[in-house]
Amino acid sequence: MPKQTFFNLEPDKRQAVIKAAVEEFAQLPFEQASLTKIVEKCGIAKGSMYQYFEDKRDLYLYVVDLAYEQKRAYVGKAFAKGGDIFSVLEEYYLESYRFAQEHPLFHQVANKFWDSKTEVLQPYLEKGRLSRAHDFAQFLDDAMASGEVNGVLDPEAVFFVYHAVGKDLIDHFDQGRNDEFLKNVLDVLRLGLTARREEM
Amino acid sequence: MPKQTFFNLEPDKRQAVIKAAVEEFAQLPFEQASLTKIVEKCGIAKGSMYQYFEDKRDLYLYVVDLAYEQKRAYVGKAFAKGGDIFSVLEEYYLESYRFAQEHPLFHQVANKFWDSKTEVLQPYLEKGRLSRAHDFAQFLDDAMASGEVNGVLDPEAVFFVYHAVGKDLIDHFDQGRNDEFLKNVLDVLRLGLTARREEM
DNA sequence: CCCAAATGTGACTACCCAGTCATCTATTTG
DNA sequence: CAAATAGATGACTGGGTAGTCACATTTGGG
Repeated sequence: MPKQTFFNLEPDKRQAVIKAAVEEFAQLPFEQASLTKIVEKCGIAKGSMYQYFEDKRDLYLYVVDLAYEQKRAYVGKAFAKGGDIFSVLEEYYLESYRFAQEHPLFHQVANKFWDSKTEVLQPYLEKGRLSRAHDFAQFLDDAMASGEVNGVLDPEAVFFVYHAVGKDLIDHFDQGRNDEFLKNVLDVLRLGLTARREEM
Repeated sequence: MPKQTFFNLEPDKRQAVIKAAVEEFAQLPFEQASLTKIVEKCGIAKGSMYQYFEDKRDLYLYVVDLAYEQKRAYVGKAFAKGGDIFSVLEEYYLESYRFAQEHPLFHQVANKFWDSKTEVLQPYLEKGRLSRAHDFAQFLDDAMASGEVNGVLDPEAVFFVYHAVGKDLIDHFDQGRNDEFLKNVLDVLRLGLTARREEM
């Protein structure tokens, strides 16, 4: 958490710090991002940064939080709409895709977070993973109970597959995948590879 | 490519260099791995390393190649056995899993390679990705032509899903996922989420 | 045995980094 | 107005890195 001093700053200055930090952390993962470059970019002294934040990690987690706040505000609608599990998931990934296009920097910050390899960030990664797994498990249980989802599948394996594909999809949003491709990927997950003899 | 000098080395010394490099690159991604630590670990002078290799990247790519050579030798059997696409894939991931357990260092080196973010490695990553995509495409085309795989699916999307899940599976081999879980994940991909009304 | 070529060496360069702290400046308060 | 508090500063510390190079040592051929 930033120190009070940071919130006492004139908004312009505060925004300049945030902007520089977001740009740096969008470009490089935590380990390679440079605090020195951030302070140079926003024109404050190195020491000042330590009046505002405890350390590099503190600044980083604040910026990641900001990025996720933006994303939640954007993507939350998908779950609100309701419908069957497949339309909710499709809506969710479509919203994520649009978010990545409209707010590429926040998207990159949020997404790079999950690639962090540093020891100091592992507890935060673990916390995030667990909370997501929990949300999805709830969602999936309901869909299995209602017969929407094939009951012979292992819920943990389903989560694993969705997590892996979702992460990779979102990773590649930068590189011009379009809505059509997204739908095709979701079709693969929905239908499975085995040819179906039944009507659809 | 290593310089000739490297191959002129007494095998013991050469192996010591390889061992130290494999250990370092198994632990840390290219960007964070330290050449200095490698030379300290194997007890040669910093300058000697530059008699053997062009630079850090040269050493790294050599080690990654070694790791993949080991893996190919281990996993190649899966494709040789033949059978339908699902049994080949299952065999492939089972072999990968066993490889990860028996040769954890090589496994980690090979796998971390795909996380590399540095500019200097991008061409090599791209080359690797394309060659894998090509192999899989061939394989998938055949399975679609023969009706094994649902023909309504987009082959590119199928590759995308398998690539994402395969990468994540292999990532988590370290953390005690067992054969049973692997089969459950492959079931999700094979059957899809939608409940099936047909006989199986 | 000698000399030239090949190989080994580690101190050194030039760079990067996060974080500190004594000192300066501005603002607030009594 | 003065004292006290809060904020700003950037040179500095101590650490890390990849890569270099003048010199030392080993080796093999004549």
